[in-house]
Amino acid sequence: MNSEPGKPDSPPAALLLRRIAHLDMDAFYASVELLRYPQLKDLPVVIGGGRQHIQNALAALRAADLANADPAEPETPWDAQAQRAALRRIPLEAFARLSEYTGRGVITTATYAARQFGVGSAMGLMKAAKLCPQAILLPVDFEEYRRFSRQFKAIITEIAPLMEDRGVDEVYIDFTDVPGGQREGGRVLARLIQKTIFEATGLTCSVGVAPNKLLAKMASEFNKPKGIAIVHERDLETLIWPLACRKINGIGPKADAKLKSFGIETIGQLAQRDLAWLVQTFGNKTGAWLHAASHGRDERPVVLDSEPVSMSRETTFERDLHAVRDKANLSAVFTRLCEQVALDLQRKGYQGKTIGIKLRYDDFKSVTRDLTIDHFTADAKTIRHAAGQCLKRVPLERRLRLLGVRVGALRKTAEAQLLDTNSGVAHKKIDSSAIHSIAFTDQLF
DNA sequence: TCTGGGGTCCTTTTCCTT
DNA sequence: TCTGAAGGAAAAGGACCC
Repeated sequence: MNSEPGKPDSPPAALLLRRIAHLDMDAFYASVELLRYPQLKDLPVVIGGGRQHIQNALAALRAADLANADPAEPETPWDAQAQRAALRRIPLEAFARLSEYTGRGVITTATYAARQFGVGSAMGLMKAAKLCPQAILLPVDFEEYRRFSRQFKAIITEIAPLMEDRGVDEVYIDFTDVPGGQREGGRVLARLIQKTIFEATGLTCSVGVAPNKLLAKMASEFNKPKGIAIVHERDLETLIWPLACRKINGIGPKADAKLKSFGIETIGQLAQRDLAWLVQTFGNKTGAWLHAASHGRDERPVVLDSEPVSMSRETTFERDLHAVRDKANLSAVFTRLCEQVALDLQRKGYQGKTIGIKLRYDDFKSVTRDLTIDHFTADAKTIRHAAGQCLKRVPLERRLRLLGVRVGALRKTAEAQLLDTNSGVAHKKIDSSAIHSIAFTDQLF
C-alpha cells in the first residue's frame, strides 16, 4: 500500500491520499451494438430476449432465404455456440420489431431513443412492445460484450495495475501509488484512461475518484456519460448528504422502503441517526454498515483477484412445465443444466461439494434445496445424482417456470493450482513505461 | 401485467453433537 | 431415554448487484 522508500519519484507516504477510482462504461451493451450496427444510432433499440428471439430471427432468415450456405442445424437443441456464430451473419432487417416478438423475456438495456418511450431495463418485453412497438429488438450477445470487457480492462491494468474486476462493465482502480494518480485529485489519470480506452475501442466511460470505493462508486455517476468526478472527504456534506439513500451501493428497494418508513430519505438524514438506533433497528452488521456508509467511511481494499464461490446454470422455460405431464422434457433440461455446470467447472478448473437446485413456480415464488456430498466433484453424473436427491425434497404440485442447478463450496483442482503457480505473477508487474507517460498527459483533453 | 441469468453475501432456521 | 442448553455446520431464503 505505501510507496517504496527508495523510489525517487514517489512522494513521502504521509503525503499520499488514498485515491480510489470507480470506472463505469457508458451504456455498455448498447454502445457495443452501435459499433456493430452504426445505422441504428438515434433509433429506438432494445436489447433483450433470449434464445426464442434468435431462433425466430433464424427462422425468418431461412424463410426469406437470406441465410448463407451453412445455416445453423435447425434440429439440434439450443446450441449457444452455433447460434451465436449464425447470429453474426444475420442482417439487421431479419430481427423482429418489438411488436412482432412473442415469447418471454426482459429488456436488458435500451438506447436513449427507446427510453424516451418509457421502456427500460428489467421491463417485460410484452409490456415494452405496447409502449414502443417500432423498437428494434436485438438479442443479447454476451460473448461480444465480454470480448470488449477484456479489452478495456487490459488497457486499464497497463496504466494502473491495481484493478478490481466488478463485472462486465465496471472496475475499481487504486490510484494511490500510481505516479500521477494524485494529480488534480486523480483527474489527470482518469482522463488518460478514458482517452486510451476510447481510442482503442470507440467506447466511452465515466470515472469517479474518491478516498474509498463507496464514494468513488457514487462519484462515477455524477457526470455520466463521459464524466469525471472528484470527491474528497470534505465534500461529504455538500455532494453526498443530499443524495437519496438508494444511491448507496448496497441499499436496494427493501432497505430503502424500510428507511423511508422512518422518514429517512437522504444520506444526510441517515447520518443524523445514531449508531445505537441503527443497530437496534437493522441488526448489528447492517446497522453499523449504514452508519459508516452515511458518513462516507469505507475501508474495503481493492481486491485484485477473487476466487469464485459457486457456479450455476438456470433456465426459464418458454411455458410453465408440469412435473408429471412434462416429465420427459423437464428431465432432459435438468440433465443438460447439470452437464453445463460440470463443463463450466472443468473449463475453469474447479470442483465443488455442495450441490443445489433452484425452482421457480408459476406464481414466481422460488425455493432452493442443497446437499453437501462427501467429496469434491466436477462430474456431470455425480452432480445430476445429488441434484436429483434435492429435487425429491421439494413440492412439485405447481407448474414450474424456472429450473437451476448450482455447485458451491468450490476449490481449485490440483492441475489448475499448478498452472497458477507457473504463470500467475507476471501480469501484475507494473509496466513503468506506461506509467511514465502520465507526466505528459496534462493537455490531453 | 410482467418479471433473465449469473453471481455474492447475510440472516434465519434447522439439524446434529456434546 | 428424556430434557435442555449451547455451539457449529448445513440448509433455506432473501436482498442486492451487474
